[in-house]
Amino acid sequence: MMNKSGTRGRRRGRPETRAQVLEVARRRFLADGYQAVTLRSIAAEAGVDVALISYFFGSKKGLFGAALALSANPAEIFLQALPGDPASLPERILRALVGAWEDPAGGGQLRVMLAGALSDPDLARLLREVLEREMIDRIAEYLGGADARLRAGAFATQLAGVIFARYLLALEPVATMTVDELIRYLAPGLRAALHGPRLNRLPAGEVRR
Amino acid sequence: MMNKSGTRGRRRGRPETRAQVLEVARRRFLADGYQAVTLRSIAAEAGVDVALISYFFGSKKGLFGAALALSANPAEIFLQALPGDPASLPERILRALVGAWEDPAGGGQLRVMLAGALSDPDLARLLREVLEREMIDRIAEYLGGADARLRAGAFATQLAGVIFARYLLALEPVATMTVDELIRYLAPGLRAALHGPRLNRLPAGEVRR
DNA sequence: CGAGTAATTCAATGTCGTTGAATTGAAATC
DNA sequence: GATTTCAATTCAACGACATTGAATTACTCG
Repeated sequence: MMNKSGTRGRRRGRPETRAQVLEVARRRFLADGYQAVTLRSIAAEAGVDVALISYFFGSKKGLFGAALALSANPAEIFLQALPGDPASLPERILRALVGAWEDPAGGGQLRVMLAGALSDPDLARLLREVLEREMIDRIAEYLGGADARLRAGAFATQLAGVIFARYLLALEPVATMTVDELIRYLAPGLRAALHGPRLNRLPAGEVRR
Repeated sequence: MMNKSGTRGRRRGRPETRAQVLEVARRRFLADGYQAVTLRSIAAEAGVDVALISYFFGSKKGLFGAALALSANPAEIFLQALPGDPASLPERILRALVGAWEDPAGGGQLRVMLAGALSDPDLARLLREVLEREMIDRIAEYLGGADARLRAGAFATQLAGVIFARYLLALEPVATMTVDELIRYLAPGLRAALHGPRLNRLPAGEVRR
């Protein structure tokens, strides 16, 4: 980096500029989010003209996609928390979830990925497919039984609620609860989802499928 | 509207321009989302100069907040479902939630509003404050008791999960479940949140505060 | 009537992402 | 080895954006 000496044209040797831009972009996007980061600031930090980024990646969205494609580590966390006693699965998963999101190293990745995915339909579809395949299906497989997928869905819905309320929205009091408080107040609901609805609680006219 | 005749200065009569701008802004924001809508387009549609909007509302965020304040308040839906038998509160609230989001008239509006709010930190803060004040505090007040706010938080978290999984992400199987299925599989967890953790379920080393 | 204030437009500013042209180096072709 | 071709790079400009300051007109209160 630190070229930008005003000299036009191609640089000497084989250029690694593209990779440098990508690395700067990835760090900045994960640190400050998509909107807040400007192409010009990335270009300046990478010692490069702004136009070069458009030349390489076509657009700001293209750069964002390329930067995220580098290290996309989706919900692998859940798989590691899955094996073990089903009774303590809510606690294990909640701890894994909080640990992943509050890890200083990779925590911001998830937030930025989600925020970006919600604004772009294509990214949203991609994320949805990953979550269904890697999370819901695995949980359903772990649970077993007739309505395993529905129970897994209810389970995942509550986890999504934690992510949404605590990390995306920072809603109080969820945002500042300790992990133990989270477990104490949310684990019962998660357990209820795992067990599924009781048969004698069916609403009138409903048939168990 | 339809002034913009080039004549400077105040208009004749008592001006209702502010309300018109607000109405246009609300419709456009709900239709296309925060990012996509430009102040200039709102100004043009309202027959007004762009600068007038900044004069009235300070900034684009201010306009969004003002438009949001008079829009169909999502928290108001919960308030209407709140009074009644506590045992059936989860069912009432789930029906109200689904009804509000799947109402053809105002259905996608809430979604766009949320997506817009999540992309900008200031807008997210605005939404957060509304939800805390209008939703969590009301539920806590309804519940009563020592840890009412924590239980309300757990309750709201699960509702946030429904919104996130079913409407924002369209995650299967939650997205295509019927209302009755949603109730059957999620109401137990919501009831558990309302009741709070059982005392004999405290993790080792934990003390009830 | 006169002073103050509210509403309104105009013009300017600075930032943003993107585009086209010019320049330079490297690789391919003859 | 010279020439053509292509990739990388900067520069300059464009149009759109939100915001701000100044000018202009109308209303309100004494």
